[in-house]
Amino acid sequence: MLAPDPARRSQESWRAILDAAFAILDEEGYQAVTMSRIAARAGVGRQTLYRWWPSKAAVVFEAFLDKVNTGPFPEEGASFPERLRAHVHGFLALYVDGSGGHRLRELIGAAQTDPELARALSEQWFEPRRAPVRQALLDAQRAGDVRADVDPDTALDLVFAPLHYRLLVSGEPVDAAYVDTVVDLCLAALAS
Amino acid sequence: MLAPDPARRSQESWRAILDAAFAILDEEGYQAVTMSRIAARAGVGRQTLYRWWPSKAAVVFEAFLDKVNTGPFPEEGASFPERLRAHVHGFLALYVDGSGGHRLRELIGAAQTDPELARALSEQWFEPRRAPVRQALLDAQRAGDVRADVDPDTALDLVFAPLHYRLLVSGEPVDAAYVDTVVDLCLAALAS
DNA sequence: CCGTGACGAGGCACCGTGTCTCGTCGGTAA
DNA sequence: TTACCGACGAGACACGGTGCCTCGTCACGG
Repeated sequence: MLAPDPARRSQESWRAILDAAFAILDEEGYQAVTMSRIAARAGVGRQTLYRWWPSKAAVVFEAFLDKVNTGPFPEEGASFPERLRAHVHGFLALYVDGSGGHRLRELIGAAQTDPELARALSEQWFEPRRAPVRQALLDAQRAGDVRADVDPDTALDLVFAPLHYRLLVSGEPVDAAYVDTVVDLCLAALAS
Repeated sequence: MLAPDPARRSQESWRAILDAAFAILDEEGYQAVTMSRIAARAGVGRQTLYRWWPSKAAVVFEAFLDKVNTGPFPEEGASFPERLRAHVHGFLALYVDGSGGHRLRELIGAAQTDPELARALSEQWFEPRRAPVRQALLDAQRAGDVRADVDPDTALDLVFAPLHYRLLVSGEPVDAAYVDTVVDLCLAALAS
């Protein structure tokens, strides 16, 4: 997401910019974030932002990752239903309760007209979260605990999609009861 | 989505504005649409747009509905699996093959920072499409064809969400094979 | 026949973007 | 120590989109 040599960047300015960008995002939303406001709040020249990031979306996404991209990811060893449920509840905590996590919705919205941001979101946010669940599913398929005649990524969609659908499309609340029901239904669909 | 008396509107200007807005949307995407360009292409004063619509999003959405909101909706009488599959394939045809339907993705994106647009989308686009499927599901639950211990709207999400997830989030292709698999999995999850 | 109100057209202030130019300052090499 | 180099903060600038306002025109209805 950045072209020149990052080693040349002033660490103080870099820190101040990410903090300022995330603060404005968290307090007032994605629309309220502008390059000028980030620079002013960070006590930084605007040219510094344009030097290291190609767009507002790039700055905000890096700030978002810097603050929200937290673990811990659920541990190994448990059964597939337990691992699946733990991961989904981790998602829920991040999106609904987590500081700033609810702003992901606006970032996904911006990505609909920004292919670069869409790619960054896919690679640096979604895929790292799908990967461990995919691994758990493949383990369960090999062990015969779930049916093996379904494409793993389609099965993953079945679990991940409803959360994001409510988040982005229907606006209905996403809570523990909802995701538990979704997990139950998915497990029923995948029963061998 | 409009405040003054629509009867006073010039029908010619109204038609020209919707045509121009949809043409720009279809040809160049949501970002390329501006109030100035709509007015210029429609041969209309910009004040006319601001008189009848509160924002660019409102004009574009009305133009989108005007062009894309087509039937026919699948007929009654068939079995629940058949009705479900028909509706989902209708969605697919509208989103992927339909003229301009793929621009819905950008409208949903804009709705993430535009509560008014989000409400309009929910009421005038999504709910009219969920309603017949909900009815089919309720019929099937009453007839004992699918389990009745699941909230209908949660069950609906299970079918609708994966399409929109791929459209908005993962970017993976949505085709007939995918939606057929999703329908199969949902039917398995809901089997009584 | 005259008033009302929407119309097309154009002007205006405001804001955000992205580029450019200053003068300054710290780190590096001669 | 001194001279250089490049990033830095700050500000000016052109450009484009928004939303409001004001013209003069024109069709409709009382």
